[in-house]
Amino acid sequence: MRFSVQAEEALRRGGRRITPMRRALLLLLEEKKPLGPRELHRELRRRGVLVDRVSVYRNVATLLSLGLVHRVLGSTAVRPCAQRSPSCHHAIVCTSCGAAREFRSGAVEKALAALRVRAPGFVVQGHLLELRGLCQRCTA
Amino acid sequence: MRFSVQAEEALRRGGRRITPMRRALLLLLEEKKPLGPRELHRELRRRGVLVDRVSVYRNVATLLSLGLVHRVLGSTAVRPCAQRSPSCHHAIVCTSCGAAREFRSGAVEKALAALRVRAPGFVVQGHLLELRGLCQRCTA
DNA sequence: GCGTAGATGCAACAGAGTTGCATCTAGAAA
DNA sequence: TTTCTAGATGCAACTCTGTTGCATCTACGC
Ligand SMILES: [Mn+2]
Ligand SMILES: [Mn+2]
Ligand SMILES: [Zn+2]
Ligand SMILES: [Zn+2]
Repeated sequence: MRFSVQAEEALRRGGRRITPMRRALLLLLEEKKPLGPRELHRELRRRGVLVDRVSVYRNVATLLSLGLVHRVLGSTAVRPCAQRSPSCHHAIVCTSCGAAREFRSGAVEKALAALRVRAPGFVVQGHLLELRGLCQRCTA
Repeated sequence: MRFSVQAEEALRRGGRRITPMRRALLLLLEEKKPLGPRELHRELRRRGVLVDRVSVYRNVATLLSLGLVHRVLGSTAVRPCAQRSPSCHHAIVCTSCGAAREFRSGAVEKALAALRVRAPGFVVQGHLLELRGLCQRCTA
């Protein structure tokens, strides 16, 4: 199902409202490239949605708190969460154009689960993992 | 070998100088807890090293560019690089006290290498991986 | 249509990091 | 030891990002 539709449902379920700005924001996020609050703000204005910076920040925070988007590691950009299931999933981000894509890998999950057991003096709770690479467009 | 000694050698090799502030900075970094530029600045001042914020920023940048420290994911804090070899190594960070430790895992390296092959439309170049957990002190 | 919880706009603020430039000094060479 | 200079530091001003408080507005359930 389309991200923006799912997201609107989740917002409703969470007692939040569907406003024109939120609709526009969700559509923007649906595109392949993760954007940070400032970029989202600029893009929205460019598209005629004359919204305040502060509101963009607040809406990004809302989407993050509902788990509808994830932050790209090492930046403030956010990307839609594709896998609605609560299971483990990771992303690969294009180092050239910034495009991101979520994926799952049993092998990686297994390796990380194994680490969880024989950790070097630590009790493992979780992890951050993100791949870097070149998307199809940027490879060609 | 001690981190600060290795680091001084690397600085010399890179044509950089060993200043009182750099010595103090390297000693600070040697402690288990990663700190960001502002925290490093505060700590240095507390210890009587009356240095300017800007210089701390510049020195952190220098150490990063020489690969002597790594940033903790999702923060500006840096931690010493323990494995001087160019091989793959990762860190685990205590969610309670912030202590960090580098480690290696053949299993994880293998799983990531495998991913590299059958990536979903991407040409994989690298990855970011960091574990989160509780260190020995914080577990007890 | 109402009423209200939730959303937005506006203005002021806070914090992190950067830049330019003058001055200083670590370390090498004489 | 003295001299020289590339590299390091201090200082001040600035930019950029994100936050807070409060008044106003509106989505949406009734
Ligand atoms: Mn996800
Ligand atoms: Mn390292
Ligand atoms: Zn790309
Ligand atoms: Zn700890």
